[in-house]
Amino acid sequence: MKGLMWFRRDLRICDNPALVAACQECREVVPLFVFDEPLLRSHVFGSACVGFMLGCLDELQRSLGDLGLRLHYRIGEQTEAVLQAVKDWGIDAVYWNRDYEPGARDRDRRVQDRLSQQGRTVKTFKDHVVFEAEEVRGLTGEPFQRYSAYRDRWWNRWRAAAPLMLPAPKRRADGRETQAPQDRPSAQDLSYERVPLWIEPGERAAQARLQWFLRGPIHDYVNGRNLPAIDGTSKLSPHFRFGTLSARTAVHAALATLTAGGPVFRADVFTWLDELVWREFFQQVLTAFPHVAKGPFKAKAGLPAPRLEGPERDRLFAAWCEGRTGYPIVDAGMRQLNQTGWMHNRVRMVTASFLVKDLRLDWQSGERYFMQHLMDGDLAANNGNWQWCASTGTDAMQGYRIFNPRIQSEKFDRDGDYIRHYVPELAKVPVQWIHEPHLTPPDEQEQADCRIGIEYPAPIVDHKAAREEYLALAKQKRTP
DNA sequence: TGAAATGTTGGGGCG
DNA sequence: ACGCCCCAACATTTC
Repeated sequence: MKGLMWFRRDLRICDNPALVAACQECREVVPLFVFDEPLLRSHVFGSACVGFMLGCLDELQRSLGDLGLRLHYRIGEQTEAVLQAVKDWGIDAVYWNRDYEPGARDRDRRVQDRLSQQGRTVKTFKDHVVFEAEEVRGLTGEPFQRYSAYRDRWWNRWRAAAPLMLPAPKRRADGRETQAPQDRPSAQDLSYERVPLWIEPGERAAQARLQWFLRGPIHDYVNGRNLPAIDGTSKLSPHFRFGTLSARTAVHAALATLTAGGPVFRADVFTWLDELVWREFFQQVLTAFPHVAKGPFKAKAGLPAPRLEGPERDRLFAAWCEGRTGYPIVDAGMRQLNQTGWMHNRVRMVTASFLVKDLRLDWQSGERYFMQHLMDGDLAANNGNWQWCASTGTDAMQGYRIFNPRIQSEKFDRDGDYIRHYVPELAKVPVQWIHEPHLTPPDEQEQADCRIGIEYPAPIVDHKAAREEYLALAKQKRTP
């Protein structure tokens, strides 16, 4: 039997269910990756994301080569490209790991239907999550809408039957390794820029980063994860996005640290695991409520409408995108995103809250901008977190969560190290003024080479006034 | 994984 | 010794 292994967001050899099955069941296995031309042309993702993906593919090609398999590339609309490849190569069975985004599910259903009509076998596998949506349900069988209930049930499932990890497939005797690997398209071929990658791509780098994280930072995660100036988080998000690391592997490895001896702090380890469960929660929300991809989880009465469209709106949005709002922690975050394709999670919340609550722009513009600039841009997680910040999501505390950028800054970047790194014009501003540089006395502004309104902007909105306006409008809408 | 306003308590200074 | 005020620290409520 001749099998096709269709790689999508599972760019790894280890613990890959579809790949293992294909290798076990087929005499010959052809691995395929399709560059989704319509999707790439739409520029939903940015150069950092595409560059990361290309790096992952290069390593996948090498490691498949070591197994005696040759990775093939096609460019085009995915459905047609896969069907054409199946026809060209005389494939009997097609293997892939499931994707839960609404668009991907429609596409996969089409591919599956067409292949079935042709009498070919299709086998799909759970891989991107530890538990799929249907596996974590309440007693009524309904999907959870509250994280806390979901988390409790998730851990019950884990204790009852933790999914096992699979070994990497054995080296094959197909003899394909003698063939030269197929050239892949470059970033330029796909009309993306080649940009420096601030997180190393590939399965090997993912494993190394995981091991590094589990030996060190995870044991001070409760505090360390909130400090954007230090390397205190796993930074594994792009790897989970592209499947260079499986969530199963990560959970097993983190739990193993609890029994491995050495300095171990349960609360820290479980706080990190909680983040993985959040990720699964948002996957579940997207699966069970696919409309969230297009709009609010709940059509909320009681939340102020975004500001009207127009030049004023465009000016505020551009200032947010480019990191010149006059709020240092917001600007540092946006510049980190623009420069590196990644933003610290604490700062993601601060910048998102600022867009929605202070500037009162629509959260979906922010969601789109993050997707275009994050190398870990993942529909489910990004959408879920934006809805959380915009108070349109599953969270109970509707509307009242408004971050104060100064307090967040003082609490989590006390010395201003993070701010100074990404907003260099503030480098010489004394720590006393670093969180509110517009209050710096004029002579100290001169000394620090940072004149407000010249080298660094004054705040584009007044937080206190914006907060009060937001709450007043919310109250007005709630009690008409 | 919010922040501000409001309420409560207890210690210290002071007359 | 006592009442009074102030304020910090903490808890609760409200937006």
